[in-house]
Amino acid sequence: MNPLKIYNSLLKKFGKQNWWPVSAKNKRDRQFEICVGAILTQNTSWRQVEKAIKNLKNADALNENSIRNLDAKKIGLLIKPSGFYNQKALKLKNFAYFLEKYNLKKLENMPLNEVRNLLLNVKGIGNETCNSIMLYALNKPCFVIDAYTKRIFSHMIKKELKSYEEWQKFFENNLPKDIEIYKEYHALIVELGKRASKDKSIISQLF
DNA sequence: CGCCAGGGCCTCA
DNA sequence: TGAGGCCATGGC
Repeated sequence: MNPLKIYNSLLKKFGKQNWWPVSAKNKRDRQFEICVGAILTQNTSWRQVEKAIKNLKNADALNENSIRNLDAKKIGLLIKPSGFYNQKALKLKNFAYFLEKYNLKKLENMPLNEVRNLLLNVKGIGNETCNSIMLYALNKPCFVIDAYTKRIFSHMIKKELKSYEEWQKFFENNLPKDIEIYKEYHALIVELGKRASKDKSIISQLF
């Protein structure tokens, strides 16, 4: 089982995915939008997240200050399409308050493990959301593991990987330490997972 | 109609 | 530490 080989065949089959999709223009706004998207997409399809983000934008609320100042009820209403909206409204506020202390520029310049510990201490940010923010918003070499990854790879990896970190390290130890590959690979796995739910044979075609 | 999405928290062993 | 319940909308 060679992860890089699989990456190349996925890339060839599906083409570049160019994650993370964002609409904001300047860098900090784009980073913030990625973080918001990472929280909103928890166990939710991206289509629904796009609606929620559009609502936030139309309400001029897709920024740290608005998230901090609006009450959770109001935010919940805006992000309703993304599901779990009461919880996610609180998560967004937790994160926005966290950024008051450690802003995106500061986080970007901190060592990877330090940022990871800080993010994981924010209530509402777990392993996957944390890694997505690290990789796609802060540009740090941190491989994202999601449910698709475990589902697709669990039966063809020899040793049994249990914890999130074991999964993450398996990929990081068997791939070149290349941020672009990390970004593209996770996106390709998600694409594979989506297609596999419609057509099971697509996985066996690849390996 | 039931299943499931680009998870995470809390509780209880 | 790990399994199970809970959060909730919308596509198919």
